[in-house]
Amino acid sequence: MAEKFQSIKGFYDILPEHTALWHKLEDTARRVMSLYGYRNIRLPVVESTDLFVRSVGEHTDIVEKEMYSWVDKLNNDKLTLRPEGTAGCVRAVVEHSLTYNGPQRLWYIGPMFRHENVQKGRQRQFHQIGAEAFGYNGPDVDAEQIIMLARLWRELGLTDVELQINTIGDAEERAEYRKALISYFGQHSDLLDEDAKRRLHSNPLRILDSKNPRMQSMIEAAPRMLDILGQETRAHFDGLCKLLDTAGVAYRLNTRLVRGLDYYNRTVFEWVTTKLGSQGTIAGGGRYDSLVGRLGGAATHACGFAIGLERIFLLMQEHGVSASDAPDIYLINVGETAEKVALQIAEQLRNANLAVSLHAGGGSFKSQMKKADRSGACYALIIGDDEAQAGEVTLKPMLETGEQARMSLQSAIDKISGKLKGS
RNA sequence: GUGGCCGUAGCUCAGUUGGUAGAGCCCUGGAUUGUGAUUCCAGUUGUCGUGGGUUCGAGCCCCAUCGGUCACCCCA
Repeated sequence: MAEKFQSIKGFYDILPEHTALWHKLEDTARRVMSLYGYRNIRLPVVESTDLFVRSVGEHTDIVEKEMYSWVDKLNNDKLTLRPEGTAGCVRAVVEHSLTYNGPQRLWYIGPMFRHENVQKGRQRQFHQIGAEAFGYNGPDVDAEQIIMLARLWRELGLTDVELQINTIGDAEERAEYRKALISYFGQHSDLLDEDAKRRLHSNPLRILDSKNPRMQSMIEAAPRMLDILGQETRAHFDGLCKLLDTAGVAYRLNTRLVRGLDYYNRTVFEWVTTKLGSQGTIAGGGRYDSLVGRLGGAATHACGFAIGLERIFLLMQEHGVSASDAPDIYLINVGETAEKVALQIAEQLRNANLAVSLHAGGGSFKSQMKKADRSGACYALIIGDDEAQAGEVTLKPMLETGEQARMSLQSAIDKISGKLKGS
């Protein structure tokens, strides 16, 4: 026997039994995006390594140890499989001057790649849907994106999710906050763990969201960004809160929410759940007003988020959301004449937009009925030699009455008889 | 990178101080010669993750290794 291969760790197959639910997730998201006027943009999976170093940040875990990066053998280009979507989206906006004629609302979907250790809700190739709005500086767009997500959860049937929001101020405020934190954590250096010590000067804000129980009470008492905020950023945040109140979207203020990518400023938010083990964040985002400028574009306000689709998928399963890709009709045919007639009828039914599984491979009537049952089809359409000669078909409902709603008997008969002469 | 748990049939798993590899589900056929999903009967399914070692004998004990999973970390 030849050696078998298996998928690379963290790169997994999505099998047919799960794709119907994936389609439901993707189709719903697509629709919600368009309900809010967001337009789809399709972006490459490979970008220049420097793009991520400059946007995500040199001292983030993503850049320091999680990127799939390599040097192209042919021309020595430094390339990277995208670990997230915002950088490429901003690159495209700048490259094509998409905001030249005014603001833009964009969304994208696709695989992202991070070389992390796998666990529940975390793979090395995973999928995100992201949305980005460019050229809006008020909190109305921040609110819009959060409200859009609330609608998405509603339409997907997810109830067990919580919104956390915070503001991390603008660059100068954050610099001041940083100093305050370094000074505070420096005074409590005896309590800091190794990670915290390492971050004390590279990224002290990250110490705030440490889960280390030994540091909790000390972190609780740390200086708060809210107390340092200037008038403008405070007004921006208050504005967001009021809009969320108006929209009836509940939120929890989490002053320790900071996010791990360097480009954020002002608003940051996460939607979290407790149903997925330790990887509870199902979507996260915020404002990044300086990134477009930092990537060579004209200064442009921006705000966006990303949704982790694997986690949404798991959560949908957790909530008992289901989806079916079963055919409308399983077409049973026994005998040579019936086989020919069935082929033609199947095509006519497909013309009427009915999904038809035409039985192939022969077999007894009984075994074909079993296959019809297992296919999950609403109806079996039966053509034996008797029917073939009489120019008739037999239609048999296959599901319990409750499920029959998927396609009522009468509408099925209408559709079929409308298409089938002499049946 | 670190740690816990787990690798036996396509799937879920049992397997007694070490003594010839099992069950359920699934699949195929039959009971029912033109009506599935219930029930009954019969049948197929294996490098016991891999490589060494101990032993008369290893699914079981020892060593190594690979894989899975959950968690730390980090994020979606």
